[in-house]
Amino acid sequence: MDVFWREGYQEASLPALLEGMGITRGSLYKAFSDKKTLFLTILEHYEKSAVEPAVALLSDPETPDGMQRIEMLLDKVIEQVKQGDRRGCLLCTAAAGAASDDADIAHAVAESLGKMQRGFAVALAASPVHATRPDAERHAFSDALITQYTGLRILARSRASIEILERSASAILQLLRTPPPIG
Amino acid sequence: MDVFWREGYQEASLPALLEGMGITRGSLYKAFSDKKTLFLTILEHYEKSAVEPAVALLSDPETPDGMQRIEMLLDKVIEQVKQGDRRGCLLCTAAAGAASDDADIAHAVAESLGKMQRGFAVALAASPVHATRPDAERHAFSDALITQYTGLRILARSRASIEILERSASAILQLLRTPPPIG
DNA sequence: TGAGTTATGGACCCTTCGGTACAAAACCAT
DNA sequence: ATGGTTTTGTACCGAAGGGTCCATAACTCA
Repeated sequence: MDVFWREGYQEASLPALLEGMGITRGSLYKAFSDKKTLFLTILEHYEKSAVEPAVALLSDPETPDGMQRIEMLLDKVIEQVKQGDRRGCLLCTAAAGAASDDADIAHAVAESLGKMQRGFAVALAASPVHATRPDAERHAFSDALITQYTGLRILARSRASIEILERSASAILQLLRTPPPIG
Repeated sequence: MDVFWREGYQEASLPALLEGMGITRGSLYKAFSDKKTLFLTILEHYEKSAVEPAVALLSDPETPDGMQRIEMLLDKVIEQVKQGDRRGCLLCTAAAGAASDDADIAHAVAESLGKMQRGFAVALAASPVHATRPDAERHAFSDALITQYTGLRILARSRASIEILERSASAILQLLRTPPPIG
C-alpha cells in the first residue's frame, strides 16, 4: 500500500511493489491477477485502514461537537505533513492521476471519497451551528469539505508550505463556525 | 499543451505529444532539449493562456465586487466540466502527480498556483465583506480558496458528479459571503 | 517418508519508454 | 543554379514497463 501511496498507481513500478511487498513476481501474479487488481485490493485495504478510522472520527459521539471532530481530522492531516509525510491521500492522488481513466478504479475511488463526504455530513449534523440548518445546506457544506480535503491532500503532496495548509484548514473551520445569518 | 493537460506529465508519451504537435522526434529534440524542458515551457504557456486570464478576472475592476469575481471564476470551472471538459487544471494535476518529485517542475507549479492564490487575495480585498477585515484573515481565506480550487479541479478530473462540484463551489461562496461576527 | 499439491523465484517475452544519430529534404544567400 | 546551413523524418538504442512460464522449493497429508 505504501508504494502506491507514495508513488501513485501508474508510477508505482512492479519492481518497486515487489520490493515493498518482499515477494517476487511469481507470488504476486499467483495472488492477484494483475497490477490493477492488486491496486483495487489495496484500495479496499486503504479504505479499512485509513478511510474508516477517519469516518469513525467524524462520527465519534465522544466528541459532541461535530465541528471539533472535523478540526481533529484536519489537524491529523496537517500533523502528518509536519512530520514529513508528504504522501497525501491515496484516493486523492488516484483521483488526480490516470488511475481515474479506468472505470473500475474511478468507481472505487469515488465510493471511498463518498464515505468521507458522508462522514463530514454526519459531523456537521452534530454541530450546534449546523444541526438546525436545512439538509441541503449541510449536504453542500459536506461537498465543500470533501473538496477542501482533496485540495489539502494534493497540496500536501506538492511542496506547498505547511503554513498554507495550516491557514487553509483553519480558515475553512473558521468559516464553518461562523453562524449563518438568520433566515 | 493539451496532451499534457489531458494526460499529465508522466503519462503523456512522446508519440502522443508528437502527434499533438504535428511534428516528429527530430524537430522536438531540436527545439527542446528533453521532455522535462518541453513541459516547463508548456507550463509557461499555460500560465500565460490560463493562469493570467484567471488572475485578470479576479482582479478586474469592472466587476466591483470581488466575491462576484470569484464566483465568475468558479462558474467558469464548472461550466467547463458541464461541457465535458474533464481535464481539470494542468497545474493541479502536476501538483498531484510524480511531476512534483522534480524540483524544477514543483517550483514552477508552486509559482503559478501562488499567482492564483494572490489573485484570490486581490478579489477578497475588493469585497465589501472582507475589505475591512485583517490582512491575515484575507490571506488565510485566499489559502483556503486555492485549496478549494485545487480540490475542485482534481475532483473534476476524477468522475465526481457535476452536482458535487456545483454544490461545493456555491457552498464556499456562501460561506465567504456570510459576514463574520463583529470583533 | 514420500507422493501430490501449492507457492516461489527469476529467467524470459514483447511492448513502450525517452533519447540519439544521421541521412535526406528544405531552406537560404549569393 | 549552387554551396552551405538548418530543419525534418525515421531508424535505432538501451532501459524499463507489465506480464508469462516453468523448474524448483516448500508445504501437506497419508
